[in-house]
Amino acid sequence: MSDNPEPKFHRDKEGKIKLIIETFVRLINQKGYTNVSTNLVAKEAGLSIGTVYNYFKSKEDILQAAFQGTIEDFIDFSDAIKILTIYDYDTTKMLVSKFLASHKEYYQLHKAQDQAIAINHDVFQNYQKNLDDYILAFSKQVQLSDAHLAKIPAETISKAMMLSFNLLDTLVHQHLFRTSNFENDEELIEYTTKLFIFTLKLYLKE
Amino acid sequence: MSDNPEPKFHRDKEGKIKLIIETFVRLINQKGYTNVSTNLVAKEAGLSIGTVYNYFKSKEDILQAAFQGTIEDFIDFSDAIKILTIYDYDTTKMLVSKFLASHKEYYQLHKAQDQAIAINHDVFQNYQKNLDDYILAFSKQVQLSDAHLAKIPAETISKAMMLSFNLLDTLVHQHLFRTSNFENDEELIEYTTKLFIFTLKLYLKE
Amino acid sequence: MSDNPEPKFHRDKEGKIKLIIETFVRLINQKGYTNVSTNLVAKEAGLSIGTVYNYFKSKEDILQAAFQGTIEDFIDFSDAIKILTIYDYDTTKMLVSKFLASHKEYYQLHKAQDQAIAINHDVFQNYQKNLDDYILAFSKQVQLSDAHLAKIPAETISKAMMLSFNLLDTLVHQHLFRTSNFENDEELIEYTTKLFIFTLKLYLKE
Amino acid sequence: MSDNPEPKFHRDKEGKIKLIIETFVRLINQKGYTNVSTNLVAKEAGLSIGTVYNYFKSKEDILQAAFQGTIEDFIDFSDAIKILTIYDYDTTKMLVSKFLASHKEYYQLHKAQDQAIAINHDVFQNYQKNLDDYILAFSKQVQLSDAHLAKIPAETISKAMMLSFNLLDTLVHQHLFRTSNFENDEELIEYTTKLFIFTLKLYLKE
DNA sequence: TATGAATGAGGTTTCATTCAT
DNA sequence: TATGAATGAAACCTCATTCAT
Repeated sequence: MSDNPEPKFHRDKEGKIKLIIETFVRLINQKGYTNVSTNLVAKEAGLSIGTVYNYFKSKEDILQAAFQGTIEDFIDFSDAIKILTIYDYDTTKMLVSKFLASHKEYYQLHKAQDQAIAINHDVFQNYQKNLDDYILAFSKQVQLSDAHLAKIPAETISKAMMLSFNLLDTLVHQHLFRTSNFENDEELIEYTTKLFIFTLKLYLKE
Repeated sequence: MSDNPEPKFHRDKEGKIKLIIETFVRLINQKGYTNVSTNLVAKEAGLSIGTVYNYFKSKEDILQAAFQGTIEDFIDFSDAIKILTIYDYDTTKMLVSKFLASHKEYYQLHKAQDQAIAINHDVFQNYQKNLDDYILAFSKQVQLSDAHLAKIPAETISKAMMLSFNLLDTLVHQHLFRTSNFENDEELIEYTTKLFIFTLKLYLKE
Repeated sequence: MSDNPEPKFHRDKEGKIKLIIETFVRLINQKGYTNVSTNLVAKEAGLSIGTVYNYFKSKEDILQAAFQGTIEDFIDFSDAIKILTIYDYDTTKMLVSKFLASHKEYYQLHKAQDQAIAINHDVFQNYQKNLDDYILAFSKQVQLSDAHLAKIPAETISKAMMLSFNLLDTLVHQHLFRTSNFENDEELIEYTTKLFIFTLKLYLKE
Repeated sequence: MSDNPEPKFHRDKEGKIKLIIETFVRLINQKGYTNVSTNLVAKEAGLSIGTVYNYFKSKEDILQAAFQGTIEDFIDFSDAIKILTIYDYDTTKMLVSKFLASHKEYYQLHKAQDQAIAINHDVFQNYQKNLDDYILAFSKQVQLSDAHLAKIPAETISKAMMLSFNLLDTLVHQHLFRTSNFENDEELIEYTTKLFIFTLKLYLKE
């Protein structure tokens, strides 16, 4: 712990903030949200509790901050278009696979998020708003790149994407954090892919 | 326990247990699980803290107890058969509607459950096991009543029911406790009904 | 526990008192004094807590009662005389052995006693007074039976007996309940026997 | 820890730890271990309960800490050698006197120790281990200083010292905390001195 | 800017005892 | 006499937050 070969951020504000958030998320994953105290975060991060409170004005603040980096690019345009126009099974499956893999890689963060939302729904508002904005912006971008999609009302595309994304999200959460009804990941992926496409068709084809 | 022939004197044991659970659930709904103390439960229920601990050996125990009443008969045989054999849309929709209505009526309990699972997954184990057992038993019963279903392997039916039920559950939870992407309940119900049937077909038709 | 083949005392006061004390002592041995509650005693004894408080007005009262039967005859006259007059090694050794064996057999009671004394010294007063009386009476009896001893002042004999008995008691307690410095019981017994005789000689021979 | 060159600001950490232990021991002496709450300790020490738990992670921890200061140098080499080689009565008596005096001076601590051992034997383990180590180390030192003793096996000396020390300890405890059979301290001291020497001879002379 | 000692309200739980039945 | 539901003070301990240094 003390011979951690990572004295990268010392004296720099950015690095400390990052360190606090990372430590916070890591500890939540290890011990559960309610068992992580700010004092512990400080200790594990090798900082004083005073320093933590210099950068974050409350525990909830750290939680909020921990959600910011969450929304990443998980799909590129060409894939999105293939999925939205021809409902390409393989591309969709790949998307679902990547999403699951990402959730597994950042298991801690997503689990912490799950807990945080249950405990403090307000914390979720920000995240959801960011997500809405992201998807709206993305769908607009997609429409600019494809003639067929351009004819569909923007809100329809946005709605379809939102629903299918939420479905994906909720099924993966269910699988990872609650109960899985599937034998293996492959089965989950296939099932989710089918429902994902089903959802898109439902909203885009009429 | 309820037909125990000894109402001799003591002031209504059953009623008190129920009162504690109800108070607990009500408060959780108002303030969130971690913000509800056992002392507050006692106070709000008009009981002493000692009495609460006479009936429940820990806070977690109250939570456990609150889950027991959760799994109720939400479907009858003839409906189940209609859904499983001819995938009847209206019957399924009615089922989904009833499920949503039930969740809204017992909004507090289900929200508490959502929170509790995120915080303490162990509490969930019991519930999930009960649910598994319930569905397995139900699927066996259904097979006894229908010649066509009798030919399908029991575990296939059970799996299909489990998946569709979990889908229903997860979509309703998402809608009520996280974010809704739907304009109104009707839209949610229709969407969920379609996915529900889609899931059943996926597993039963092959 | 319920099929205990011992419905001996039911309806009789004496039996219930005995049952309560025995249960109390047994539980103390199992869980330590501070971890035994009156409610638990009642439960384990198959009685209601109300009944326990009908017979004992407080927890301390039970403790007091538990000490009454403690002082037993652990030596007979002829042995005592052999020890007090010719300091017979083998007889003394036998006495020490018996004392140790008795402490091991009633380990629970003596351990409970040890704890009780540490926690509530008052409880000990009674016991010690009884012991003093017992030894005084015994030494008088002994003097009536032996011409040589009759010439020694009663209080000298009594003192010698008291000291050697306390030495025996304290060494056995040390061995059983604290730390033993001996390889085995035999070594303890021999050491104690020698000190016991040494003490007697010290006070009787001058 | 005490020569740590950082008296920069904070209000005397060392002093507070000492204060907590002293207060704890004083209160135990007045009211008995089980009747002393950590809150009371804090109040009486003029500290907040949080401060107490900053320095000790549990009530038992305070108890443990209170034992550390117990094993002190109660004998010097030249005295030890006089006692171990020529069984010098006066030197031994002085040792016993000093031991008794020390127990009387720190009456509270030793009484607390007595109680603590009876209630929680684990707490005692540490103390006993430290004592064993101390005596072993001491006996080795003694052998280095005396040609005669050097010829005796180290474990024989160690055993003899251990036994006689425990005898001393147990007799003084019996006298102070349980029942005294002695008219005055002088009588106890003489009796104990004789048994102490008797024990040493028993193990060293053969 | 960094520190970390100090705070104390509040959390969960226990248990000796009472008293209505 | 027997019951056992009810009591509630008090126990141990946590932790977000502050502020003097």
